[in-house]
Amino acid sequence: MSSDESAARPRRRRNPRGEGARLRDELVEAASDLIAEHGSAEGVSIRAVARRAGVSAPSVYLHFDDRDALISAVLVQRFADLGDAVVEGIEAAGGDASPFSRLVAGCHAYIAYGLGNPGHYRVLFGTPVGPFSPTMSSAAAESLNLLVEGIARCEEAGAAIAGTPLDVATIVWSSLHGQVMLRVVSPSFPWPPVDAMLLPLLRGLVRMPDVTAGG
Amino acid sequence: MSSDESAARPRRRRNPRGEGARLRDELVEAASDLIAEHGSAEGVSIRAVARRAGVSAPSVYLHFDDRDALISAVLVQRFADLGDAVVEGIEAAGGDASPFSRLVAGCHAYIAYGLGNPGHYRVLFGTPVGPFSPTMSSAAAESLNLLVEGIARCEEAGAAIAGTPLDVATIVWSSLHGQVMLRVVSPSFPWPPVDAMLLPLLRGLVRMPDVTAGG
DNA sequence: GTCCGTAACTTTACGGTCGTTACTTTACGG
DNA sequence: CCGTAAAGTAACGACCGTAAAGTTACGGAC
Repeated sequence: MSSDESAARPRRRRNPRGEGARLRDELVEAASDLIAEHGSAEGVSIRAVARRAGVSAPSVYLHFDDRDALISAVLVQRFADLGDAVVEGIEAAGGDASPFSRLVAGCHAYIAYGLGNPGHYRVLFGTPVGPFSPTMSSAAAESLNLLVEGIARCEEAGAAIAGTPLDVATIVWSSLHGQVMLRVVSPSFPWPPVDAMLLPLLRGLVRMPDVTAGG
Repeated sequence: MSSDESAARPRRRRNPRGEGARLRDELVEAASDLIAEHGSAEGVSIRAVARRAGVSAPSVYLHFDDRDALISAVLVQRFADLGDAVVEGIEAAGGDASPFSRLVAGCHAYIAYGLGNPGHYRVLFGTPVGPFSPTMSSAAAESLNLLVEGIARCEEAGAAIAGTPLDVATIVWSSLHGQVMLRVVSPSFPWPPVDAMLLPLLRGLVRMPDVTAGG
């Protein structure tokens, strides 16, 4: 009753020949779901993933060398998701929006991803096997570059920033991260609306020229 | 050889009568060390704590109801440490320092605690059993209040802030937290010095009147 | 000094989970 | 009909939390 690996799911159908690799995707999805539910990679066991996928535990080894390889495969996907979400958020602001508006939109999308996928977000940036391990660095660096570019555009448009665009982007990124993590971990805190925190932050760090007064 | 709980330590001396509660402190210290080394509360087992303390695993139950009670006891202590560190940082700035300088000093001390005790810091604010659980809320709220007061003092001294002191304190706290967590998790990132991130942040959010020009 | 109650621990054990390896079975497709 | 891809079964050693019962030795009473 308890150590029976086939207890949880209806015992999935075997893949046709040549399609065996489909199990790989199903395992990644199952692992991803478990990480999201658990909010952490520790405690997401190979056996639990296999149960979720309706498969025996050793079958995981047909597609992944070990547990770490499975977890890493999930993180690579979710990192790409985060990058895509930020890009979509910026594009949704419209190409004719001001650089500052596009910056706000990108930051907003970042926070929204984190709050909408708290379990994944925590694992993405909360473990030492994090974004700047060799396997993850490209996706993370890409997201940060979006931020650097967004700030540089504001500077080109006349904004005063305190440091290089990379320095300011690092400050902003840290702040976004802190806000997401704390909101996720401590939802009972009386948080102000996201905008009430995001706009003062960005206005303080990226000071656009005031168009309503001569400057 | 493997399931022998007494392998790791020299088998501590029994406490004298009436001093049995001393084991409690030793267990908390051992658990605290393990959490710091592991950087997480999961994976810090009762058995490992008992080994570290030179004691059998069931002895833990003489002083703690279960594993959670032991972990909580550690977190309560470390939360108090963090609060003390911030207070000391502020006081070290001197009573005649400007409100802004004292604010900077407090934030600096907060970051320094996190960077100096990465394993503990991650557990303090990185788990859902976090600062705003009933047992922890007082210590965490106290630290946040220090920040609110520091910002209010700056406002009284003429600073312009974007929102209520509590709102701004929440922004600052989130940013400090994000910076600590990211620095701890991704030490290989080319981080600017702490001051290069902290000062632009605080100057952007708490705009002191410029004493070098007429206002 | 010796005795003994009891505080301070230990030993043992149960039932469970885990990662992983070695080997075996099933069933698709040529 | 049979080779082989796609799985499954069984098992190893390790670790876990915790309950139950046993043991050791301190310190006060006589």
